[in-house]
Amino acid sequence: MKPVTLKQIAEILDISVTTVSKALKDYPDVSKKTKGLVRDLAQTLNYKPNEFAVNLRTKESKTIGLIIPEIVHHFFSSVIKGIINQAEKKGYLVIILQSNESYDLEKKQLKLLLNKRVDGILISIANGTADFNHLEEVLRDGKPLVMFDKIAKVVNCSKVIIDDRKAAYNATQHLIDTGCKRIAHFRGPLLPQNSIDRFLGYKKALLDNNIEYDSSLVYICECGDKSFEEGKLNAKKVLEDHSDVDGIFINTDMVAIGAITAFKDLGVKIPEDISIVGFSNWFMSSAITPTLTTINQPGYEMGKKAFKQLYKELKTLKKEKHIIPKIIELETNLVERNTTKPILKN
Amino acid sequence: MKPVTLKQIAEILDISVTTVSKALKDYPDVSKKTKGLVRDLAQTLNYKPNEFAVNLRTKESKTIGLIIPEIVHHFFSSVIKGIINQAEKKGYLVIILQSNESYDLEKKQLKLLLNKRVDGILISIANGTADFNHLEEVLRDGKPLVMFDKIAKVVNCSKVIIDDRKAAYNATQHLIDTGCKRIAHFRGPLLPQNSIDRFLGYKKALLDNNIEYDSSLVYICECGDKSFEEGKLNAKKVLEDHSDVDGIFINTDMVAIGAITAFKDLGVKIPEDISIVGFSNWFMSSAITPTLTTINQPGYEMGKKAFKQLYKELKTLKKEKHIIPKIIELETNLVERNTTKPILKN
DNA sequence: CTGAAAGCGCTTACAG
DNA sequence: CTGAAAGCGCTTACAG
Repeated sequence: MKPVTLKQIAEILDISVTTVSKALKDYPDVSKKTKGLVRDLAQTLNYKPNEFAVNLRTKESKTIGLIIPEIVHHFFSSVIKGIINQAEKKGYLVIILQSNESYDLEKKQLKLLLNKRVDGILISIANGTADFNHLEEVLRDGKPLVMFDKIAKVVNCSKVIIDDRKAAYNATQHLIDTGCKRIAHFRGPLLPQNSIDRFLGYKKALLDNNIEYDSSLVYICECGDKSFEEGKLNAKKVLEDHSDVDGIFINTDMVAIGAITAFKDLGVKIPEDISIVGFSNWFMSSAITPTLTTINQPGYEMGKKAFKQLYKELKTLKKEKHIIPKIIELETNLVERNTTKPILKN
Repeated sequence: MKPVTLKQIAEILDISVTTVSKALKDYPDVSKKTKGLVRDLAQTLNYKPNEFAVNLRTKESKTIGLIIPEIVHHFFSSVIKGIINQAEKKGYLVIILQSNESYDLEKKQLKLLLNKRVDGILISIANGTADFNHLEEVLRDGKPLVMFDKIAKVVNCSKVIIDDRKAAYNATQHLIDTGCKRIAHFRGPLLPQNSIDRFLGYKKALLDNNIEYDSSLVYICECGDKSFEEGKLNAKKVLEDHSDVDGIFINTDMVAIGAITAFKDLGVKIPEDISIVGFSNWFMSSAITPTLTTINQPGYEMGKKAFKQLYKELKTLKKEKHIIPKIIELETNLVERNTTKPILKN
């Protein structure tokens, strides 16, 4: 019941703890015979090195921390999967915390992880986060920090992102190319960089096509638990406010699916009356009727890349070298489905 | 850059390490003055106790391990959320691993966690797991183990479950009560206990209502990434094989939604031609048209209860008392929506 | 109220 | 090829 220690093995074999330790780690300066003896006994006794002692000596825990705004979310859970799969391959374990989009919680959790002495931190910041001192703190602690998806531009660490502005531009351009003239936008909250960038991409596409930007066509969604309901609600509002709208670029697929549901109930034909482009390529977007045209956002890939970058920095740090922050941008692409019309020939 | 230690604080204040340690932990036998001095300095130096050393002394890591078959899954991600929220409240951190429904991976990961010396383990076992020695090993190690949702009956540990058989019975009974006479079942894989239990509940409901059980009406789904597609496929098969089927009880909502999609494409009217009851009450089931009648399976609650039980056992163990395994059964309920007809009056 | 000392279980530089 | 010793940074029983 009580765990076996090196000392016990040493006593049984009547050799030193040093030799046992070396034998188990296959040091070249231990005889084959001794190694065999030690290994066999370790096996029979089911010896497991005490990680706490190892950590204390080596000053690393082979554990990283991950803070994410919301776990029950298809995009984020894909990212998590990418991270832990990759981490496991490299011998790292991942502690996961959920900030619930709250700045206070995020701050507290970051402290928790730092106290726990994880080797590095992966984070996607909360919508509520506008002050970044807690993130700088990680860097001051000398720990690698990699942000992904929801990042803070001003923090000088590595980041794995997509070009939200470009993706949104393409989404909007697609609506224009398929004949839409009066295009609304359901955007995300005001603070997070990606909902700002998606909004700016939308706006730029309009301007580049000589379509006047009308702020009354922009609707805000919190994009929390209620995304689906918000989509329904905003869909109804658009119809009331602007009977001439013929296309909508929507911040996330979940909201888009809410909107589609409402439009179907109200007898609005998609894409004939109103075309819709979503964002994220959640698998339900190919399941709903009509299937949703959307921007494919590679979650699993993003998680994988984020861990890989953190791992690189972990190794750089071990060599006592300086970390040079890197911005990694993943490609997105438009997936054409049935909520938009075919592209007009000209 | 290098972390501050108790020793450094002691040297600066010219007192002993012992006193510093005690002052920080608010021992009653340290003078107020000393306490103040120590705390202030600790604060300015941004002292953080070295958890590795603390772990080594206290023999606990305040960390638990969680193994789950699949993270990108609404039910499981809800469970995770319940677990980590509850754990955080009690000062525990959670390391999450994904078994990918593979026995080999699950076994390897369990070993990993045991080596890491987590204080306890929470697990939902893989579909591929038929041998339970790796689970017994946890118990032999003297570590608390709590299983949830997908459990192994023979392992003598605490379990948090729902009564799958009863829930499936109720689902099937509802189909019968709403007038269905020829009821098919899309079941899960052969091995896991819950898909067996759901099947048995289905069968029993038929028998209790004097409806003959016909094995050709039972279709198997892997219920992995392809659930949605499997639902579509099986829906088509049912129509080909049995034109007289008027109701289907389906193992999971995702598969059910696939089936609904296929039926709509094929012009089958739901619930007029075929009624459907799903399982899990995934939020999409209230978003799809028609909204899906289903069994509500409380994921978040299950996670919360599972951690609470583990926490209790952790405390029991600290008191050197023996753990008495407990089976905790959560209530499920049928959520009536539009894929079933109103209940017949008689 | 304060502190010297032992010890948690390992690793590794050093001596022989 | 083997081992004594120091040390990682803390906690706690014990002495004064």
